[in-house]
Amino acid sequence: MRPTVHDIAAEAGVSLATVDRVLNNRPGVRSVTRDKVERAIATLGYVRDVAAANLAKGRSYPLIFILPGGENAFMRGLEAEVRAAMARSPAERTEIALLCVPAFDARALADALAEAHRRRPAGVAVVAVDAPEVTQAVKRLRDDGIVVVTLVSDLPGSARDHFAGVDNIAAGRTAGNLMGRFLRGRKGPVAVVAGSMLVRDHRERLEGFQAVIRDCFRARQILPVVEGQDDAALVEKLVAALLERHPDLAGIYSLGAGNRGLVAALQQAGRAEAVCAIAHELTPHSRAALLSGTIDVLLNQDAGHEIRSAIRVLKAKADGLPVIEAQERIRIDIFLKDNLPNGQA
Amino acid sequence: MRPTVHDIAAEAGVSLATVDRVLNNRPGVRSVTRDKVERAIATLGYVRDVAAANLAKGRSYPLIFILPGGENAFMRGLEAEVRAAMARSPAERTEIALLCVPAFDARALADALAEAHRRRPAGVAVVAVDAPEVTQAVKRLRDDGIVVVTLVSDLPGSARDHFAGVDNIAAGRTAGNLMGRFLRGRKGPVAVVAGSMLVRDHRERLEGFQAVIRDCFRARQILPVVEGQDDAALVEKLVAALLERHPDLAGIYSLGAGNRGLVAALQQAGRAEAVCAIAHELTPHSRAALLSGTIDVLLNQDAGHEIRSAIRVLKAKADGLPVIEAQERIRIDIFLKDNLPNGQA
DNA sequence: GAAGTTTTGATGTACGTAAATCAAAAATTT
DNA sequence: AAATTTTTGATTTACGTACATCAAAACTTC
Repeated sequence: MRPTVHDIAAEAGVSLATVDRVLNNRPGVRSVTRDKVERAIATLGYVRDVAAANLAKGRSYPLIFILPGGENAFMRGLEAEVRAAMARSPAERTEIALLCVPAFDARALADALAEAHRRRPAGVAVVAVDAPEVTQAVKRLRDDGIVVVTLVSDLPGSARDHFAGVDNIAAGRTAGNLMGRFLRGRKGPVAVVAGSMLVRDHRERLEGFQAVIRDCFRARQILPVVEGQDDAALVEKLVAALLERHPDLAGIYSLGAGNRGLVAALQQAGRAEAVCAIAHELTPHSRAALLSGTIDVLLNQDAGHEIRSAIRVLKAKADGLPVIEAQERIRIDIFLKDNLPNGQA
Repeated sequence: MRPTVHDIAAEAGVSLATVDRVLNNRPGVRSVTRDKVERAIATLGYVRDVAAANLAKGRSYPLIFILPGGENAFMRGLEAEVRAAMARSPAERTEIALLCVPAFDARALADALAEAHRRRPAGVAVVAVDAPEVTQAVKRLRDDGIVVVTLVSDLPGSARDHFAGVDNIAAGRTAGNLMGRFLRGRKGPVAVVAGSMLVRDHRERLEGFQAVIRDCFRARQILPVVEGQDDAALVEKLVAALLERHPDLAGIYSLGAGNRGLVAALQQAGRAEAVCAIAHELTPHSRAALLSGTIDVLLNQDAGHEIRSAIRVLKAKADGLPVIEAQERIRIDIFLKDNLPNGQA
């Protein structure tokens, strides 16, 4: 049987109350006594029963999620996962609130963070926009002991406790590597369509993609990046223009959202087969495009995993517990039409 | 506040004892009364506090993991993850035992399952060998209410409760798709090296690979599969022979273990660059080979995720609880040298 | 060594559920 | 309607921890 506080009290030759004082570092214990107890804990290998402790404490975890609004299918998928987590709340002792803010708007995001601060939750998860006012708002949360996890797009150099998202430089590199190999022997430049250079994840994907093409596929020209604001209509216009201007375009890397526009433009121009398209995020539309061959590869981050991971980390950090790093690493899914999962999205 | 059994008793106008009888379907409740209670549960949205219930029950989960022995690096990785789970046991209320059996030996595996049966655990996780005596042994476990999860290699048509592993047909198809695209414009046949056709996962990978090459890359010849028994020395001999016999060999798909042999043979023959190699499982050796360019793509299943998933499912099924399917889907990692995770393996 | 302060012990209640016991009430059978 | 069986209620203990209270003991300090 695993040892309990009673066993420790016996082993250390002190009372239960003293063990309790040590465990919850309450005042009024001489350091000699504290040592005795800590030695007993070590020799017996005592681990606090978190479930029992939470039960006794009646602990719950008020959490706030802040996501960009708009029609971005991936973000709406994230939102759906947050709502699924809300439904599980009673079983997980969480109380989750959801805030939506305009996309790519640092000011609005900072305001939302301030609002979150006012509500004094145990933790906040936020899809970050990389801007000083956001960094500062995060710092203020941390200063009040509120755990902050960035989601999807990170805010390095800020005080955030954890990033729940993929390595976007690696994602960009992966896209570059696959694009380079798939186009072996074919001529023509490749284009990059981003959402906005204001968010870190897009900047990092671009950086990784460019680095690999530059270093490993030197002959391949990369056209200047175009920004589609994650908006399908705008993306369609931009891609159509690209296709017209570059009849020899060999590939397109779409590293943001709005892929409906990408697909529409490619099909409109009758270049769906000819142009190698690599895009991000599995949505109903992108899935269909992958299956039809318009999109060749989809890089994806599993929204469900990200949300569940964020919640696990928020709860653990709120309790000052360690997290299993390997378990919380969000992986880059690479989907070809052959390894698409059946379910959702 | 979330409702408790007391609230249900009040709402239903019955006593606590009756609520308890309904909740834990103990006998001695008229169906009218049972209905009243169930309606109260529904209207209040009561969810059992699993933590409190487990605490009260003093529940623990004795589990047995059965893995193949030998030097297979992936299996040793699995074992390491099982040991890591053992270390977490006190916090997770599990009591995990580990049994190792000779690889590809159905008789030995059936015996191990019988031994596991004798120990009467709550659940068993097993890397299956596809044979009738194994299927029967699994059935006997199930008949005694012991949960069975297959790990890595499945046993469909058996009574197992769940499979914790990747879709191996999809994995094979993915390898085929990538191989076909990477070799575009290059001539020459491709070879397949398996471990043994006795295990389902290898058969399925082969099937998927062949199907894609046959359907999408018709011109590409596939050489007859060779079986390396997941043994590096044997694999090296076989691959060396293949390379000698086929100077124009364009690619090799290694769908089993023993990749040290594959890499050695390729490098020995000076064909590391020329031949496109796709292999399975991230190990220190295969990682090095990927980084050096000898291996072009690694398909991987995360051993840590598989073990943790198996444990979650075993516990849930042992309690008759539902599992979050999407969370338990083990994904096929596709690693290029650009998206290798830093950590372990 | 008396007064004061700090440290420790003893004890009880609470969290939400499980499980058991015994008595009381209701339904069923005779 | 009495006897029997089934169903229900009331109450208690337990799980492992948190937290509070009050008294007793051990240290300081003068």
